[in-house]
Amino acid sequence: MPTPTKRLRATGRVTLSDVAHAAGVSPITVSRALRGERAVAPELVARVQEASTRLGYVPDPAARALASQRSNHVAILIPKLSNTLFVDLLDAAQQTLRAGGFQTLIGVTHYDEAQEEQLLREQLLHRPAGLLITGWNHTASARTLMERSQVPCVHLMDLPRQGEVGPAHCVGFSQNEAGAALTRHLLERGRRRIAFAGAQLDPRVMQRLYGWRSALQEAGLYEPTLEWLNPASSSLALGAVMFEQIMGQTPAIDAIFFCNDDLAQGALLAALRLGIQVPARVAIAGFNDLPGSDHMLPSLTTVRTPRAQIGTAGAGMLLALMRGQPPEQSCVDLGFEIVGRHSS
Amino acid sequence: MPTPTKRLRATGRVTLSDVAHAAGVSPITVSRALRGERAVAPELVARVQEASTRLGYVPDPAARALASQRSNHVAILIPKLSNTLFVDLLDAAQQTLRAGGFQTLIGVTHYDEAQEEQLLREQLLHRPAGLLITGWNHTASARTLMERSQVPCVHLMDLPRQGEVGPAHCVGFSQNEAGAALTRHLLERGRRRIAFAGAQLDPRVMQRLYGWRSALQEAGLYEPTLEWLNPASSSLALGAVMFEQIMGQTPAIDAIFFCNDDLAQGALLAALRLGIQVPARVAIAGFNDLPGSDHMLPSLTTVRTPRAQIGTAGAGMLLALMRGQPPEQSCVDLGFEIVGRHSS
DNA sequence: CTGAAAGCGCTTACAG
DNA sequence: CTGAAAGCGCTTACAG
Repeated sequence: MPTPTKRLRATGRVTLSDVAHAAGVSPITVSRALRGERAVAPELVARVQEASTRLGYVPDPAARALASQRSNHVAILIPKLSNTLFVDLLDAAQQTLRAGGFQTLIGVTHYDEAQEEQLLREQLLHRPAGLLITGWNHTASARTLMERSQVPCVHLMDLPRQGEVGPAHCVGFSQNEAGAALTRHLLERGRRRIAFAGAQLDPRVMQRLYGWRSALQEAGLYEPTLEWLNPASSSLALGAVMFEQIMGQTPAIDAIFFCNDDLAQGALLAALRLGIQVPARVAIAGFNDLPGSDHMLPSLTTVRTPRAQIGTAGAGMLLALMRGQPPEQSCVDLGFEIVGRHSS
Repeated sequence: MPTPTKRLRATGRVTLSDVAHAAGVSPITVSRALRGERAVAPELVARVQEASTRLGYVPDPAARALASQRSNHVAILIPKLSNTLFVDLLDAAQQTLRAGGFQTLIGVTHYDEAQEEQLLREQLLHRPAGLLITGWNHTASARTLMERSQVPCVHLMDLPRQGEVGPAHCVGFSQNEAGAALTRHLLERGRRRIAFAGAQLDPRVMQRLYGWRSALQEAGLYEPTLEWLNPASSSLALGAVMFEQIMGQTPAIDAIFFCNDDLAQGALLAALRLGIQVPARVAIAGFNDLPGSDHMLPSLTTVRTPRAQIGTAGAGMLLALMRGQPPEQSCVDLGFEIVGRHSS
């Protein structure tokens, strides 16, 4: 009577050589057949696959990483999880990568370049197969780390400005143009004294600021006193505070462009509380079209940003790079959309 | 003249034996000294450490995982990233784990037990050192997988009810009691016809529902028609829709307990739009105290839930379990707080 | 197209 | 307290 096959392994794990035995081939052939490397006879591939599924074989990621010097991890560095924007980006990227057989390792930089560098250092130890990173303002050491590691990398969310030298691979939209476009939208609706209220002041917010500035300068309406910058984190609460400040100190203002929707939502609620008419007295606009903006009273004019698409396309580009296929375009512009609602 | 030491490794990586050479000991001694395993002479430890930092040695996680059958990854499974609640939980847990030297691998289940099982299967292949998981409603196979893997595991967010057999290790608060407590708060403020509006209908929402039910039953005010359950995802938009529905169909209602703050915020904005007075005509309460709830008009009465503390304490408990130290308490109750504001 | 050998960089028993 | 040997489970060249 045949007894069930004895496992000699201490770990009890089904290994490559177990499959090789069962299929009557060498381990290396199993390895090749399973990875879909060409140069294996179709008949053998079939036998290997049958044995593999029959035994319930699953490759060991650690062994694979050690032997190949490459893991199936992709590291993704984002500034903050509390901004819905990055959650959407992450969710989309993760889904695409997972479908491609990769695990995602998330690092949260808290908008701090030093922390980003530290995280990068840690992540790189795991020999990630690829890297997704927000923006391209990194410390010099971080840049060196990335280059030396040779790990394929895609930068997300912003694009190099005209003539600027950007990273090799990126997916995003022009934060600068989006800032300018929203400002022009307000100008077209007859606004003349348009303030810019920025928080966090990360590189992308600064690009929006520059866009706003150039649009106002073109119209001959720029004034430094229209700039309200606060390095604190963007939040509903801060938006309310900034709104009161701006309205209190510069009553002549007829529109405010908040660099993120949470600020604008806070401003809208503050206006409601203070009885300041929006848009009659002052127009309010935000950025990103976050959840809730369409339900505000009045509904918020904003810029819809394609963060989910950026996540998907960025991950897709990285997948190609990891396979050694250079993508068709090295930088992809996914654009943006002005969403005119009742607050302007 | 001494030439710089030649690296024989193809990979160019500084390895354990490089350090061993430099320190004049065997590789295994380096391994032991660096991991702080006792039974190494202090003098050797010092020499090893000096050589290690001088050469810039960093252990290879893949090799370590392969040899020890244990990685330095901790898997964390949460239902959804788009609910701020879980982002707070994750952020806190991640921070604690990182300080303990562990990388976090995130799995998003989308409130789907089958997806959870699939993720668990994938994660377990990486031999995580530990597991953090939301709730304890899992498929039978998922439970088996967890048990057989022997991976230390802490369940987050809910506690077993009185007399119920829960998981071995958990950190959370009683969703049931929180639901009952908020309902009693509304009763104390004189409300008699208190509806429950639930979305998503995950296990924790159901516990809140049961808590609401028992509080109303105690007061002799329970009626099945007060229950409004919708399996769709919780959102501001859904809250607005449910509010209109409830007010349209059951005008006698004088309070609504929404199972999550985003629903309640949507309801508040809908009330503003429709000109329905809150709390004069109807009181509104939410759950979780999410960002923005304190800025609503009127500000939202809700339950503040200690998700960040749950993340920290859960990760701390897991850290202890991974070190082989059984935690003092197997289940930790972190409580909750009723936040009475102007909407009730 | 297939395989035997060597190696990835560490740790786990097993000796002493 | 220290070390030589073996092994974790795969893949990378190198042959044929």
